Amino acid sequence: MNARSLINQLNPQQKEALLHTDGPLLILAGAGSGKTRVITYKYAYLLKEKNLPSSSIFAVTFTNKAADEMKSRICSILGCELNHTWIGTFHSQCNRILRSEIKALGYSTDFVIYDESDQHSLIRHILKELNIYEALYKGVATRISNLKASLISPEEFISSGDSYGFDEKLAKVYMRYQDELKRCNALDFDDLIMLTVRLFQEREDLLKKYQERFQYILVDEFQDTNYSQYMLVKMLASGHRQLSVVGDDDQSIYRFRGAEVRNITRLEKDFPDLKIIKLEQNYRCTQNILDVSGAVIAENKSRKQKRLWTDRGRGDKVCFYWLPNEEDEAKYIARTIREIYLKGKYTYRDIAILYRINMQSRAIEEALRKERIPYRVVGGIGFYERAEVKDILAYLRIIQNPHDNVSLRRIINTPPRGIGAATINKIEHVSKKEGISLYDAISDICSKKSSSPTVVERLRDFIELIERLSSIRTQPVSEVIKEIVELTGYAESLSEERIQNIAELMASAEGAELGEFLDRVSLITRLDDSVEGDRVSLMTFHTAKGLEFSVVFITGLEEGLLPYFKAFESDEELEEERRLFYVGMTRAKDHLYLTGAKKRRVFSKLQDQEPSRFLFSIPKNCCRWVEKAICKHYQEATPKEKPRKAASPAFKVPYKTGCRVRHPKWGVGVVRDCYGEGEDLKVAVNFPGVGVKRLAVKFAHLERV
DNA sequence: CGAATTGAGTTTTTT
DNA sequence: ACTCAATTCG
Repeated sequence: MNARSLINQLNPQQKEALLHTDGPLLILAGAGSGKTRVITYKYAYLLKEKNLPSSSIFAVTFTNKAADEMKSRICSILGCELNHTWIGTFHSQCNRILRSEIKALGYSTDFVIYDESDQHSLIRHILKELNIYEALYKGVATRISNLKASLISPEEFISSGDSYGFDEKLAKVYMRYQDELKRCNALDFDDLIMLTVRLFQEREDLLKKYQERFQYILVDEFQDTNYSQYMLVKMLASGHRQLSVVGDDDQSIYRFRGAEVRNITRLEKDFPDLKIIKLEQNYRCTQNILDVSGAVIAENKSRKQKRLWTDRGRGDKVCFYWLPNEEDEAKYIARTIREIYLKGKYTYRDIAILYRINMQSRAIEEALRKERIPYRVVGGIGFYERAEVKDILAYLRIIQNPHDNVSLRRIINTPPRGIGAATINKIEHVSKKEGISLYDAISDICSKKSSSPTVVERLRDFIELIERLSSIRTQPVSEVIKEIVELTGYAESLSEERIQNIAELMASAEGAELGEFLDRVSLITRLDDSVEGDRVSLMTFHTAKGLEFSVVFITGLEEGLLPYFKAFESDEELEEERRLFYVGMTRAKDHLYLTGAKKRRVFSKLQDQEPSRFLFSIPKNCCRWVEKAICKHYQEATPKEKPRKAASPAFKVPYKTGCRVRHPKWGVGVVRDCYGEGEDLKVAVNFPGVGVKRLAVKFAHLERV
């Protein structure tokens, strides 16, 4: 595709955003305004028209998935392969820089990346050691994470003066934590950014090098950057001053992990010649959906004014359904999806169900299963969070870097090899006394035989195991995993399912080399990018960001759930909850359903719920409020009663799901569904090679086979 | 040292 | 209600 035709596909504002390539640019892109299109086209334009090599464009996306999509979109626009790109998340880009430069900060280049649970176990360990109530580890972890996101080092935190009370303790923990990470040659997620910034602060020559290398900087989802990420962008962009950031303050939903919408104002201050372009034409939603979501978000005080509009037409009214309890809510959704599906305009993959917290998916999943509606839960329990997978990864990391104490603690006695608490204490003690890693402490105990013969022998066995595995580290990872499982007998006490997970891990490692594999795994969140299959998508609002669906269900519109009760105290957090709702609603292209339940199980108690306050900002004429005492025909349809068969033999279901029929045109197919009565009796039939057809029995001339 | 039982805490959102 | 961890018993 040439540049002309690229430009012609854009509206005037988008065009302007694409063509503005000299100097800093902020694109305020409302929901559904085609920002992804602008950013990918711009990338292509920079390559084609401005003749920038792809290695000189630094493009940041919010997720790895978004990065992959961006790459493949650009490829298909340009009709060519892209190599040597710098397209990725902040974390992966920083990782890449640090892998070649981190020596300057005194770390070694084969550092491991600690994920949240590694971080947690390390902090717990430190708390235990410092005699601080261990259950606080989560709060401590967030505090430390926020400090790092604000580029505050332990030293600075201590000297900041207000570190009395608990903060004094926190400072100690932070200090120890950072120290311990370095000892383990490990970086946590926040370090990846913080240390890159520090690298550039301390080494002007390196900053220069990268400033020169990156002639253009593109940042997507700018509203969700934290301070350290902002600093990184600012530093890199200060050279050529060619920078485009895309964002929407109304869609900022990651405040809890340090994102600051303020970065938008910071940008205006730091780049006085900043050009601002608003994208206000929405290509996604119907007018009704836009009106409803617009009315809700308008309640937020701190936001930039904008007028989203669409030429898509009014569309259907948005409805809010208030149901007696969560089961009914789920059942109602499942039933409605079935109806939508049978009408034939949409298929399952066009439909999404969104919720505030993952836990809500349970009831919904159950209802969908009962209705035999295929679904997939996006996000949820991460593959890489499963114990068996983490264990194997811990082995791999020890092979790569034996000083990784966190991983070592994890596997030293997994599977059980007779190294118990007493022995581990001893190892910890030696490690501390000698100032060496746990692994070296074990070696020390072995060589000095400073423990009972049985213990020494067990420890020696362990060292030998790791060394043996280490000797094959250059082989493909899948081979190494196989060897781990065999040498340790790991799979012996495992369920079939867990063994399956390990097999899956091996499969995902296919062809990779150890270091590269560990890198990839630590920065990835979910493996289930299997969009294949015609299935309804279930996910949280957060996960839904950036996606769109023809039909969207927003569930749990109740006080305490949306807004979440933790946000009640602060106006800022309430505004974030409102944005969350806004993001959810604006995922919908054609149909938006809002639901809530009057009674809901919270923990193990049944709670009375109030409808969400957000509903009251919606103008009456935009949204129908429906209170359902659970529709009668829903009850009839529960499998228990089967009223159809018993009550009216005349209307017995003539075409059962699964039976085969012949159609004059499409041949033999399998009945997937049967609905309606009498004259209106309809069937959905799957004809091989043709697909699912919905037919009125009256006209279709079906023949049983 | 390991298995089993009890007990506590847990449920925001994610790179 | 359910999971994970600490404690206790064998």
